[in-house]
Amino acid sequence: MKNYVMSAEEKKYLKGYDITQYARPSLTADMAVFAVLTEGDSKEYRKDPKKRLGILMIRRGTYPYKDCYALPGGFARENERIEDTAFRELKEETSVDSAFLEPFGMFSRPERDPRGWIISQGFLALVDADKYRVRAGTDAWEATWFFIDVEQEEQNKHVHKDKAEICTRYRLKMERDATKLSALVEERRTFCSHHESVEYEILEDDGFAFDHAEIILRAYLALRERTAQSGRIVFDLLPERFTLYSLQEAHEIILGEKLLTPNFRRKMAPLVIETDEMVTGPGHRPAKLFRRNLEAFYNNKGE
Amino acid sequence: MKNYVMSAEEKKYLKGYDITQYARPSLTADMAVFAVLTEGDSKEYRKDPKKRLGILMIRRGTYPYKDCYALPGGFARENERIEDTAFRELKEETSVDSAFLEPFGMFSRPERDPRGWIISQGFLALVDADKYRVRAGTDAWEATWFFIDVEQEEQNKHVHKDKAEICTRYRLKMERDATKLSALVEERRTFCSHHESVEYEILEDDGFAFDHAEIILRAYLALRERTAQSGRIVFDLLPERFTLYSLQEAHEIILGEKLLTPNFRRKMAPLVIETDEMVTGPGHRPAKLFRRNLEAFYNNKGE
DNA sequence: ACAAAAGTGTTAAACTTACACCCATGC
DNA sequence: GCATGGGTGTAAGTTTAACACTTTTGT
Repeated sequence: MKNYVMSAEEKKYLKGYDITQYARPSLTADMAVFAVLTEGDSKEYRKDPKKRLGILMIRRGTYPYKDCYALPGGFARENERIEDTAFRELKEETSVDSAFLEPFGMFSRPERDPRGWIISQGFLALVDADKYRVRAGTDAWEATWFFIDVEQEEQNKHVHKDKAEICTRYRLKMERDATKLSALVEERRTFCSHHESVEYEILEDDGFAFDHAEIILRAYLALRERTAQSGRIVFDLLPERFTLYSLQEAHEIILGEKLLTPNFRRKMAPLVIETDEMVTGPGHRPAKLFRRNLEAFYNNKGE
Repeated sequence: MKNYVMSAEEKKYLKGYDITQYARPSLTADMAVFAVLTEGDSKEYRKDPKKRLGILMIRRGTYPYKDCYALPGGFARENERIEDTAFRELKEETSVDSAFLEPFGMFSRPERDPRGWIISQGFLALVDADKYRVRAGTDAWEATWFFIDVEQEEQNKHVHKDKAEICTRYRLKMERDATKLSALVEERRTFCSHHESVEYEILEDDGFAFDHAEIILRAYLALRERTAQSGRIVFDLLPERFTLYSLQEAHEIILGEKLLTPNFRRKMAPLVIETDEMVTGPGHRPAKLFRRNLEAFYNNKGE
């Protein structure tokens, strides 16, 4: 209920207002949908199958960037918010109707789309891979999981008196069966007269559509940062009931480092509730299943 | 240097591509420019003048929302990124050419602008108030500082079995001389089958244009959160040389609570370098001036 | 003298880190 | 038996929070 009441004069003004007087961009939402995937079956009888981080990609059936791989996404409609666009597209493409979905960046470089001025809001989405069903690939639609790996290749620091520039190069590698995609993206962090700014540039690109190599990298970095900060978003990659080890595995995959189990469990303790269900693994002791402690979440416990 | 090479067929396709086939929104950048302002002069001979958080507003000279107050901002141009739009507008309106500037949210609610489909990228900007010069107010332009206060009015928790909703109402009060603006904004945090989502709704609005009451509130909350997390952005509100007390004051103003000086100093110690300059205040011991330790910033010390 | 702000030291509590150790299972 | 993951305890180190206290200045 807003107190503002429109005058007759204002209504008249609005009627005469021509919105096309300014150039307008097309608006899209692109989603980086992450999941924890199982890589093949465990050959060794005792070992659990290896898990890796996966991201959902679509093979483009039309120009531009025909046969390249792009993030799932689509154009915004006039009567929805951009969040609704993302949610609608996610549902259409993954049949998942409940997922973590959060904007992480706006991409508006003039040259990013050869069709013209098209800007994109990037969304970070996390789903439980088991819950997700792949939509059968039609012509234009072939949504598939890729394994994703990001490595920091090198870092250069140029420091002057009142200015510093930190350049970091990230190698982005993705694969699915025999299909391999690769890109090299440079992050430039500039500290000039004590203000920080960040820019990204795609240096090499093999197989990605548009500027999606950059979007994917930034989505990955956002995921990693959010995980390092609070770890609460990692739950969205798991089913409702999970073992503490699978939670730890997810953390390790995202952070790219091994964690110490006892410490990890202490940290997670306030965020989970023990259930009386158990799950058995091959060749080792059965594990308790846990579920989230919703209360801790909304009370911001264990930040 | 991208490896992708365009085929003749693709070029042909692009020539025939009609970008107007999808409805397009207009795109604007709106900036919440914050600064620490001095409220009047200190009457009491010993006391330093009181400082408050200020935000830059523009009085609208044209419809819609004529005579209401809006955030500075403007339409994006076709050959710039949205960050460039923000920077250009900030420069035009404040003459500041170096400032902290960071996107914090996209606003795309269908009804947000009576002129039609106009979406806005919100930017958080921090400037040193002393460096800033107010542009003389022309007809359409009257940029002025408002004091801003945000209070949490009430909080309701509705908890069901697998769903929780936390509603928080924020009272936004702004003032400049005799002009007072006020709004009540509700934040609804929903935890549904363990996914979190946030929505905002303007419940009362007195004097703000468009949905700017919501944008301002969210900018303020973003500023507060960033400050609580790392405190590094607060430096952008200060001149290059500053006293530790003024830094603490800025923190206190943003966080809305008193901090303990010894602890605060220990925390800031790695981020600052002592200079040999001093500054004298009325009726108390002179203070050392400090400057930032750039190195600590880009090495991510003292997170 | 004295109030205001500048600045230092000291302690207990809380959290993090690293490591050592035992348990249960299927082959 | 034994490798693998499940699970607990404990001690050292670091960080945070709270408080007490001294210094310097202009009126």
